[in-house]
Amino acid sequence: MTARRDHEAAFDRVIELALVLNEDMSHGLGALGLTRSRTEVLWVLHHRGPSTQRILADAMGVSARNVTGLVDALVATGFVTREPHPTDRRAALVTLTEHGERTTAVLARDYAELARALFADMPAERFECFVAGLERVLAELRERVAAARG
Amino acid sequence: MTARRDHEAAFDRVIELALVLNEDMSHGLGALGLTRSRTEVLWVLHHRGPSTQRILADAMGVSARNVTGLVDALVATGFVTREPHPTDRRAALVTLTEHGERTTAVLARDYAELARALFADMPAERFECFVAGLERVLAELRERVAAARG
DNA sequence: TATTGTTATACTCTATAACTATA
DNA sequence: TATAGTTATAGAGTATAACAATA
Repeated sequence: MTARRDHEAAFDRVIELALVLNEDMSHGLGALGLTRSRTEVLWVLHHRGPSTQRILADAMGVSARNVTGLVDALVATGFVTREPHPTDRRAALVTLTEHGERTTAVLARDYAELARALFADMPAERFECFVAGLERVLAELRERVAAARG
Repeated sequence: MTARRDHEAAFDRVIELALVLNEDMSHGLGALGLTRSRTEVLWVLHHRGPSTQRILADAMGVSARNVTGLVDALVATGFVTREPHPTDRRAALVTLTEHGERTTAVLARDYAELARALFADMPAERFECFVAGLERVLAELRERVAAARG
């Protein structure tokens, strides 16, 4: 059955896509003095503004302890500040520094640029078809993950 | 410009695909008593047969020290054996145990089954178009990674 | 001399559990 | 009583450097 082999070959490509994408992104981060996890913290702050560590932990799906360590590292390297929360004295408020803001701006710009590089030259018809297939595959995978968790 | 926003939205999906795929695969591995890195070792052995640690390190793009630790763990959990190399007394030969063979067989089957689940219901036309788009995106990303390394 | 793999050391990400301070 | 965050402890992956045994 050729279809079966085609399906596996296509899946190989999907896996490779995930790997290559990961490698490409990690590369740029190293140059900025960041790791993937620390960047995720910055990304949440970029989108949601100053946040408590609890919010960061929930947004990232990670333990509170883990966030403590990530924020420690980001404070030490000047990307964020950790300050007392103005109204809840148990909580800390994590805020991007100016350096952090500049960095997330660069990340956002690079992200948009990569999206453009990947798709700008693609004929509209193929682009739409690709996105449709992507949605389909994503939906299937999301369902599997949800089932595994539920 | 709507195209620009569409490109970013599509790229968002690609990123999500990588994340969800990662999560789905990691889930099953935990149940088998494996991690991603250890599974990668098994996968190389499955495809290339008994191998020295040097070969494993090169195939995985990882340090020799790292492979020592991964193989230690896989030996301790009964997936592989580490034996003296028959002709080169410096080297160790890593081989799948019967348990390791059964495990890689299961992984291969699950892999094929997931590929089927993702694509079997997709109309041939859309499938082809999706694969074409995928190849395009992959080619672009491979080039970027190669450029970053070179 | 070059290569294989190990020991030594260190950093990052991650988790759970116990604890403090506050709500 | 419940929540926010830290300290304590542990395990996994990763790297470089120094070293042993062998090629």
